[in-house]
Amino acid sequence: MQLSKHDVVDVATSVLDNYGIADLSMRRLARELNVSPGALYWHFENKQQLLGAVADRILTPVGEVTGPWRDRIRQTCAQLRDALLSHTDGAELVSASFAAGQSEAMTGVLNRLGAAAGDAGVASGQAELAARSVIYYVLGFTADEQSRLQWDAAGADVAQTVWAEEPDTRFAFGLQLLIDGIAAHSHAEA
Amino acid sequence: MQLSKHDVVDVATSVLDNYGIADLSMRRLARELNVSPGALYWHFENKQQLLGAVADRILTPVGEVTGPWRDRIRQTCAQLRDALLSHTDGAELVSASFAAGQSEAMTGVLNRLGAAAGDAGVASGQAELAARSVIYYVLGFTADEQSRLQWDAAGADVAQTVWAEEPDTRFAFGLQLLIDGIAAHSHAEA
DNA sequence: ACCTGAACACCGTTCAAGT
DNA sequence: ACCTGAACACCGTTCAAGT
Repeated sequence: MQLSKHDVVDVATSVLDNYGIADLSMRRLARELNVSPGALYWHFENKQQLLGAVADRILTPVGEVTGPWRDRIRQTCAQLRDALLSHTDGAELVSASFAAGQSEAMTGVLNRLGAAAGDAGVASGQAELAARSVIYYVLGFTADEQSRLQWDAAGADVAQTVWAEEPDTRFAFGLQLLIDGIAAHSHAEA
Repeated sequence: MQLSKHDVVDVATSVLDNYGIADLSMRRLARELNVSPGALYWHFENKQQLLGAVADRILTPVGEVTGPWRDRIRQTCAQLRDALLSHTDGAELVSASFAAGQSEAMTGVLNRLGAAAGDAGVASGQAELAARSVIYYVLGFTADEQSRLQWDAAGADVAQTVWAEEPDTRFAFGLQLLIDGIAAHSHAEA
């Protein structure tokens, strides 16, 4: 049967979930698909592009939201974090794809957060900056959280009660700093 | 002559500066040091640990600062960003080392930012969270900035006037969001 | 159009054996 | 104590040649 982009991303995602990003190699993926490594390069220009497609797959649950700007930021970020935590090394993979400019889905998130900042009253030239700041936070926090989670899950159940109490609350706290900062920079408060 | 940790980190830093993080391999480094790859494993447990030592080298210019908490945060972050921009792929390397918990210097930065947040009036349990948020921002922003800078420097001088106007101002804006957020969370304002 | 086979130029890490 | 040599088990990418 012929290889389709969709199949490749499917299998890549399952390799990611079962073995992690370190084992998501072009060769390993090709083996899993029963094709030669070169076959992948007919469908994708390079590994970065393929990982970008996996990132967009991971981010499909992140959708449009409505309501006051604060709620839109909070919901979008919560959806983003949930999506990342739903796949092994999800935060690391999406971070890398975002940095490489290979994720269309992240561009969508960026635009929606920028629109929310705009509605908050932030000048249009600075709204994208505010949106980027929020994304840096979500990616940084979640990558950190996920590496601890995965480390703990791997048998090392050391003193996690001290650190891991209420990650949702911790996440919300840092996000609130940015939301308050955005509110402070409004020209006109809603 | 015998290999010392110091020599290894020296040469590793120069490989980083001249060829970038992708070319900073254990084998390449060993070749540059006229030693066999295995020799490096006498001095460092693994590549992560060696990169952590390079990260700490990069961060030596980031020192203690004094003054009101807002200035301390601003100065620490400015020093951090400057240090990262002084080495090819500096932000990416330090980001990875911080995430892996391999940089003592970043732990120092974290503690100093946490102390500043504490002085701002943030509850002690949340001060470290605030400090982490600031670090996620600086690392995210600077990695982004540096990848654009390096891409532009590599001949592609496309429309950078649109995006690259005043990166210092852009950096300060995002940081100000967090500082304002921290101020909003103070129990007692100074 | 889509894929194979084989090659090119690499990796990180380990470890017996040498000095 | 410190390092070599050689091996193990891999990488991403290219490209002539096949169907």
